[in-house]
Amino acid sequence: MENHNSIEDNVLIAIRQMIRAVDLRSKNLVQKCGLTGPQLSVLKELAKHDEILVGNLAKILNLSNATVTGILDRLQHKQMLLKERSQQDRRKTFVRLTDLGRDILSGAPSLLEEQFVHKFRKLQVWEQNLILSTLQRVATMMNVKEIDYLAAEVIKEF
Amino acid sequence: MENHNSIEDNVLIAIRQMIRAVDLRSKNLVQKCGLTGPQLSVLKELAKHDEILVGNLAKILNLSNATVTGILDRLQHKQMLLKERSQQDRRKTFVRLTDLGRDILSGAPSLLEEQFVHKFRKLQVWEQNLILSTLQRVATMMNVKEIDYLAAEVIKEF
DNA sequence: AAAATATATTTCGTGCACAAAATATATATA
DNA sequence: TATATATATTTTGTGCACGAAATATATTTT
Repeated sequence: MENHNSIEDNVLIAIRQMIRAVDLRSKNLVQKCGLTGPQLSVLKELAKHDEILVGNLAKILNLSNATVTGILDRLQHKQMLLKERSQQDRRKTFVRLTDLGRDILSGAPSLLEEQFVHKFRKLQVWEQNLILSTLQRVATMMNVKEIDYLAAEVIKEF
Repeated sequence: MENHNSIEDNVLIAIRQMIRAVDLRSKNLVQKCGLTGPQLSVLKELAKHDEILVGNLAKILNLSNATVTGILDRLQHKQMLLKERSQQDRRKTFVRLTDLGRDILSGAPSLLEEQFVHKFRKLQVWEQNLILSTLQRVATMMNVKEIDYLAAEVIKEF
């Protein structure tokens, strides 16, 4: 009946709290702009490219193709993007933002809670960097393959 | 077309990597012991109590009642727990582990990757604590309500 | 006692997230 | 040319995760 949490248990608890915060933010975004967190991430990435392949998008965002396909379907349904089969290689599908997508994106709030961003920006730069490097270190220790992504790899697909 | 990520963007990327690692671990656990991460968390918590209310379980695990109900359904289907309506107050439902549930739990692997645990344990204690406190700090900054849970609150329900 | 309010849980609907299988196409090999 | 292999995407099936609504019960107020 004792509640003896090891330090690793507490690490996991803290990570779970972050996961929950990201999820709650995503649900909150739906109220604010009609887009979920993952949808907003996809739009943001699309805005960086004139057009991009589904698979490259998945690599950049560190998500499976299946997941990205689902998100793209919902965004396409909302008229925020277009999909177009490549003429050269009909296995490939290019995705591009519509003007509507670009408009909505420009008015959309930040993926992180404003409150977090505000608190974070008040920290000293060295402290911000210490936090970032600790998070990156933990992520790496958790055996997450680095986002094995180079701009060159994507660009050569065009 | 530039790839200018702010430090906050990178914070979010690191958090996403952790989220993904936790999810992949969960899927890996299914192969190893037939239980997902959330299911294992629930079993672990159940093992700490003779019996516990659904709602208290949700509070401790920082999940919604709806989510916990789903997990409990799947575990009950696997014969790992029992649910019983309280006689005093028939709105309340007590949950308790079966012997099977306790057995499976005792043979189950850690929620965190063995590799992570191994690397983490090799660190100096002060370093472990620094990592933990940074994670907790970020979680707090992300406006996650602390697990507003006191043992007394649960015990008084009995 | 009846109505209003509060509490506990479940159901419903939506959206990720994945692996594995299916589909479609392209390229290399026989 | 036919067959095998590789590549790109979508479909299918499972399991979280949530809020809102529904259900059931208990308690308080009128």
